[in-house]
Amino acid sequence: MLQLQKIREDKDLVINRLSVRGLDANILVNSVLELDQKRRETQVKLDDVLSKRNTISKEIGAFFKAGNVDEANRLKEETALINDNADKLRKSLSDIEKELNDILYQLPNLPHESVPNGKTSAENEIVMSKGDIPVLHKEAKPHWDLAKEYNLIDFELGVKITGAGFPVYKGKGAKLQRALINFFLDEAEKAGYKEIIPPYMVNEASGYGTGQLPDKEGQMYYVSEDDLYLIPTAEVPVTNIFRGEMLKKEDFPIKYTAYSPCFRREAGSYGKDVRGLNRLHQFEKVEVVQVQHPSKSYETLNEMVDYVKSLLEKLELPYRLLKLCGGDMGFTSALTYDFEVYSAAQERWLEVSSVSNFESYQSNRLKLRFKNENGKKELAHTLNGSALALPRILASILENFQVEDGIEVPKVLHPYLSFDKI
RNA sequence: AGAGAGGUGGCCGAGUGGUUUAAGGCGCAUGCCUGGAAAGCAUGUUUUCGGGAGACUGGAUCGAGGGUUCGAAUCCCUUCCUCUCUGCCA
Repeated sequence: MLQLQKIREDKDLVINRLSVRGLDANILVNSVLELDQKRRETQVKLDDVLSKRNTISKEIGAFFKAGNVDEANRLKEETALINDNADKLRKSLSDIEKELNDILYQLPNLPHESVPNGKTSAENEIVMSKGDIPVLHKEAKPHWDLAKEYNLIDFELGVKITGAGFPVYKGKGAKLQRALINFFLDEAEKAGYKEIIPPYMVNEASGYGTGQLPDKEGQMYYVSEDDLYLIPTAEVPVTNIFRGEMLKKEDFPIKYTAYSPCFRREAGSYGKDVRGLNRLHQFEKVEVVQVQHPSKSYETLNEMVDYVKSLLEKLELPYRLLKLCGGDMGFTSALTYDFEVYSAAQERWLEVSSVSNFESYQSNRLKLRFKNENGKKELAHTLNGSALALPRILASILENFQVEDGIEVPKVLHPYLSFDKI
């Protein structure tokens, strides 16, 4: 969440930056400042009352010790009024704090100054594109038909076992998936990321830490019996490794990678968007996460973007890089780049990666700090990116690499497979 | 899952209702001493929200949340976690 300190210092800047998201934050920001003022005033009053009570309590103790019971009892009566007053102030302080917190939770991150204005994905800025769009033969098919023809993925079987959006990968389909996971993890390790296998369920505090909560109905599956959430991305458990940590400035940059299945409810999706592998309730992903010094986080964001580019180029997939506009950016992000690959039979771009700098938005919730050059505690910056999400990569490989008598496999995966053509 | 034991500052560890303002030790920081260091001595050292230009100063904080009391690390309730034993299981 946003730092209250920053809102106090320059509320116009905050309102101004949030308008890039198409959000008029005037009322919210002003109530934050009002509540903050009220909170401090109330706390001063409460502290004062409690201070008096502490003094009197000590006096009572001293009187009892001295055997002066009458005087002690007289003072006891005095505290009744004080405690009454303290209760009221405590109640109103906690009400104010709750209200203040609720509003702070409603405020999204401030977009970086380079984020373009805009409401929808149509206004995202295409930064670059690379790779030739393949020319397919006349009988070319979308991946869901190929998956059936070559017996790679069984969507109906997944419906039988679980429900829509939970496909079953079979034979060479499963092996190709596994090869991609290994390829991505090996590349990440070469790029300096430490591999992690995180828990696939997280508690409520972790959900709040990275910003998935409060908003639970939207995307996460919830196991009520144990009060746990299935992770929608490895970002959640991996970033929460650092919840409450105090780092040293020499620790930066911290680079972690993790493969995990991801579970998303995706309420409200329909139509061609959910066809085949395009949008699933369970999918595989390799994620990269970095924790960085605030002065270097944008350098790191660029490094991560370059890293994802290199993966797509090694896989020989045509891609384009988008800088998201304010309206399309996630709640917690300050700047997000999306990668899309071209899936030649569907003739559409599919998002396969999202790389974001959250600046201190997550670390403020996580209480992820470090001792800076002056020995002061300061919030670290967190970043993450998909590297990469599997299903749409698989979809575009199947579609783009199909030839008349089968499906070829990107060369870079050959060492990971016992076959080089399906 | 059942029974028992436990959770106190950066770490160890004392503390069963009021000089605890959390003893003592280790570690760390600063100073004295020294040619320099060690030892020794002295001072400081949980975290966090406030007030104050500052020197200073108020509140909260002993796993977490409630309660009893004028007053709670200490008593009561709830809950989480760790350890030991038993059971179950890949």
